[in-house]
Amino acid sequence: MRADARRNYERLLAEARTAFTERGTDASLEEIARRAGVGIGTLYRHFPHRTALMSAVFQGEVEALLARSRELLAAPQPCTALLEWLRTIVAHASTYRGLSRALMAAQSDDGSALSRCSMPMQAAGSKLLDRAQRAGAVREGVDIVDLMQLTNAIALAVEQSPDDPELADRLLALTLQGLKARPAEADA
Amino acid sequence: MRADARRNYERLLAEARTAFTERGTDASLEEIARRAGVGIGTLYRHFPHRTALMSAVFQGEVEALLARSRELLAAPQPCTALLEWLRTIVAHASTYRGLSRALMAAQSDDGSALSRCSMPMQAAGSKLLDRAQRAGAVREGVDIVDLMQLTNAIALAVEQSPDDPELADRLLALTLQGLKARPAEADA
DNA sequence: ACCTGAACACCGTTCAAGT
DNA sequence: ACCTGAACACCGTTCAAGT
Repeated sequence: MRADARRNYERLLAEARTAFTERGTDASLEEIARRAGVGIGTLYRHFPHRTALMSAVFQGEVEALLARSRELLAAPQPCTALLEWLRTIVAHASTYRGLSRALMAAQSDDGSALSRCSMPMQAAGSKLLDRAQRAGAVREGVDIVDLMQLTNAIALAVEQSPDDPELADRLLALTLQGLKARPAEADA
Repeated sequence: MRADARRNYERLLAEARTAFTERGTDASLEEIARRAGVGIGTLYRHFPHRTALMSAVFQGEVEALLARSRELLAAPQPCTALLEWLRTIVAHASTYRGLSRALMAAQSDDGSALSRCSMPMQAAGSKLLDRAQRAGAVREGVDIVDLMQLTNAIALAVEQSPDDPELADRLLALTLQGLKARPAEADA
């Protein structure tokens, strides 16, 4: 890549990151280009779809998230560790309004740039889920894909209720603790 | 209201209903006005915000949903009835792409037209939840507001994955059955 | 090879002019 | 009292012209 092209790429990425943080992933592409000091055509050249821009931003953060998952895999309490991982995902998604929605949509669209980003995230979650199940803290028959979708859905609910900072914790607790008092028992 | 004004109101409402069904609640307001055979200004006169239009459409369906909740309140199995109610909500929301998102947002905005619509829905859910709790099928300490938010969040996830028709059932089951094998027990 | 920005299409919203 | 639709602002996307 030519030196000026690379510089433009980096500038666009940096401006996209701040714009997505401040205004959500629906932020105006024209404004991102303008703030990066390039023409709108240059933005489209480097990032043909909005999703391309989103996944480039997201990818820059996946490594840090994965590092956190490795820490949690060594934590003493498997179930608490899993909960903490889901909390991390929700907290991260809250930084980029609109990201969780895109991630949910990407899950049913293999091969998309965003779904490639979320694959290692899913693998990390899978390890934490497995460990909690082996420890007997979480019942069998729970699919990591479903759990991620539900987590993203919770992130979306949290996005929608900015004035209730504890909603995330309550909904995750609801998910994890479950509604049934005695899961094995038949309906009352 | 003048006769022609009322007719315009009804036409706009009918077109909004079909547009929201076909294209989601982000449907173009200009198109709705055009298909209703009125000027765009007339739409804004009758429905000052998009939310006004949405809640008018929604309100027209609340009665039928409430009737269903009364049926379920008489069903033999309290927990199954509650699950069925949540399923009904998700299924309805899936008919209007974008509605569940608006409902989640409305929950933290008392007094909005949409939140007035969802209050009786919440009351209906509360009765079903209470009954399941009194029967011992659902643990105490579950808030109906949280449960509704989670249900709307699930509806949103389902919206995002149109090619996985069973996702709703799986996520609702996940919510209801819960993750913990033995809820009362400490972490493993 | 890459960049620019005018051009086109589309939408939301307001408001002066009409009946 | 109500309706109309032009007008304005804004955004996404493409592409011919430039370097």
